[in-house]
Amino acid sequence: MNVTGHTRSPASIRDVAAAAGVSYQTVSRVINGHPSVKPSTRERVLAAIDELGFRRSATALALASGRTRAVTVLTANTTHYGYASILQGVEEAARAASYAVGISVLESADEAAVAAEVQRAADAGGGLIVIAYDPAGVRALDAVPAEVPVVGVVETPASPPGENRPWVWTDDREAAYEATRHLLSLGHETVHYVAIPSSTRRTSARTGGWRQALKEAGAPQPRPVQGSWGPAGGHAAGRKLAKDPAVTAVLCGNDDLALGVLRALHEAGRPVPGEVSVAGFDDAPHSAYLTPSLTTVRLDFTGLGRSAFALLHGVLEESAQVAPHPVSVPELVVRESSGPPPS
Amino acid sequence: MNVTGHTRSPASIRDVAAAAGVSYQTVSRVINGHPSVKPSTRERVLAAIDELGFRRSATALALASGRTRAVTVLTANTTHYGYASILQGVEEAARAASYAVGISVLESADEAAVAAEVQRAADAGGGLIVIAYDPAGVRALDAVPAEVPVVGVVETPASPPGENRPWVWTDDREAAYEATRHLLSLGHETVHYVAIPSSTRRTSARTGGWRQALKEAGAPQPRPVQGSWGPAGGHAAGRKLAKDPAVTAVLCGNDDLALGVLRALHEAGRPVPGEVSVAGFDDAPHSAYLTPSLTTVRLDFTGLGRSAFALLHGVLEESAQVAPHPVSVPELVVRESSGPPPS
DNA sequence: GCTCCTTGTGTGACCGGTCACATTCATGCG
DNA sequence: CGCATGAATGTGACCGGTCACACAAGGAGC
Repeated sequence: MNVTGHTRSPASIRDVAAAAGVSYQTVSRVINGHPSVKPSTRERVLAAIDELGFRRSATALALASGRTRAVTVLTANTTHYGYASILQGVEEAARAASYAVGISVLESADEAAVAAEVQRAADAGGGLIVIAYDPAGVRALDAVPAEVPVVGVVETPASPPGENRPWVWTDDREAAYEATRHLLSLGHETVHYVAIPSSTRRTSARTGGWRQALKEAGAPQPRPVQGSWGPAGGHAAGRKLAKDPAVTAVLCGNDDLALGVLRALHEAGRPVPGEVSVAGFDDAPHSAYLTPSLTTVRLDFTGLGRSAFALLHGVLEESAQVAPHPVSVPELVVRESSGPPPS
Repeated sequence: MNVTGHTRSPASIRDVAAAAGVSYQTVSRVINGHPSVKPSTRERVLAAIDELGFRRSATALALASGRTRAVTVLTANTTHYGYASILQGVEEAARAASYAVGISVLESADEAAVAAEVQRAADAGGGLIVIAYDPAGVRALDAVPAEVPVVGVVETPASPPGENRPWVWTDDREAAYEATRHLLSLGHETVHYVAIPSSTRRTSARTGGWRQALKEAGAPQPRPVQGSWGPAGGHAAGRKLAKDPAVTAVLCGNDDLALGVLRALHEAGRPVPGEVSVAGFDDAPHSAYLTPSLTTVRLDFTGLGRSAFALLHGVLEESAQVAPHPVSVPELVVRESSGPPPS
């Protein structure tokens, strides 16, 4: 209750010890739930803790024991839906485990800048979660010193981080495959693809899944159109595609890109889905409310973030509740933007 | 270079001191740029630092000196555009100042839950930035203990936090006023309003600005429709408004809400802007690419985040670069979704 | 009765830095 | 020449916890 008033500098365990008439070590035992403390003593200590408003200093704990109970998320972006959702998932899980969450943004993909940022993040102590969906993130994952515990959120298990480190992923390849199959099954001769910037030199998982579906169907394989992350990139790509009357189906690397494509098609006077079908990726919250509403593939980013934390938590504490990977299955959501090709 | 190999536990200043043949205090002086160190000594120490790969422990620094060089952002949400952008601004500014950024989400607006979360955030040391645009945030701001440095990001300067604490804000009132005036100037008899959940018992700043514009114009003042934060809430509100043929102009508390309203109007067969004009709030990245593209008011959330950090930074270090409040002016962006009423 | 183990508690060192003060040596100046 | 002054460096305590170990009291086993 701290009726006594002025709590200048917050009480330390020695203050509590003095108030309870025990040694500081006994106080430490009480706050750590050590078994061999006489109940009456424990009671007294707890009373003192309550009265003095004692709160154990996270800093001192970290210094003395090495346990930091903190994770830092390294990411190139915090506003895009997928990234923000992963972050949210990490935060949820971390909060449940009483971990602090730090965030560190990779502003530039420049090698040196990334390395510096990784260093800063590592200095914060605790573990790292690196979102490696883009070049900056991939570089960051590579730059993490070997002794720092880290979990990567990667695009695909086919491109594992350099060393033997844990990572989580959504099955983007499968998701892209599904979406492409859907469009083909509607009768489209082929499906064009507007890509997000690739995280690797090689083709991305999404591109791979798309290509595989085309191949299996024996459909022509057009060159992917390079987009960016946002609607502006989609718009630019869409303008090119809109000019080609042969284009009847477009798969986009994410929903923002799809939005830009939708807009470009509208401006070009090509109705969706009457003339052209469009599908997105991620199922962002607004996609269901667009006109036409967007066919897309839903990915469980929040769950991905939770898994990433769980994994890291297991590495940091040997109380390794390494929950079996509940890799969620991507789910195709069919809406108005996809339909049969014009006859 | 650390050619010697195995850096087991990271080097401490005493290790560096031993390697350089000086005392640990001298090492401390070097890393802190203290003037009275002989250049030749400094040189030697720096060489040792480099060789051992020494990095000063943030934890030890925090414990010994009290300076934490960290801020924690308390927010009810991380995915909505406005919130995410504020966070991004904070992070940018913090990174530039070599501060670590923590994030802590208020999952529930429940009094006790909020208090617990605030405590956890305060324990992390450093300062707090509370985004108080919603009930949970407002409660959090109230719950911050007096001795903890905090800056609030509030809806309006007219409702200051309880005590005498610094805060930043966007001029939401002015922004809503502008947007409403715009719609009225097009010839609409009045403007309906779909509100975001209010942060206070009293009417929000946005609601206030809207109302004032109506009043000055002598227009009828319809009851605001209560929305939520996302498109789903806008959709529900839009369905009600669509039924009323008298409704020709709708202002929405944010762009997501506007998206839902747009969709509802479309479903009801009421063309925008032919029959109904719609305006949003925030200028989210996708708003420019909607069909019809959305008239909205752009607010500089990123700048707001930067200001919040700058202010907090000033409080934390007396090197108070309390940059003069560069409160950005909200900017009306007129696009396709607003036009004259049907004649 | 003595050792031995268990339970409950206290002591000192330590984590990796900072801070206040002491010390040494070379100067400047009366 | 003696002493105050300042530059350059070292020493010990401290921040608020934890850890390893010592120690006293009480009961079981011989």
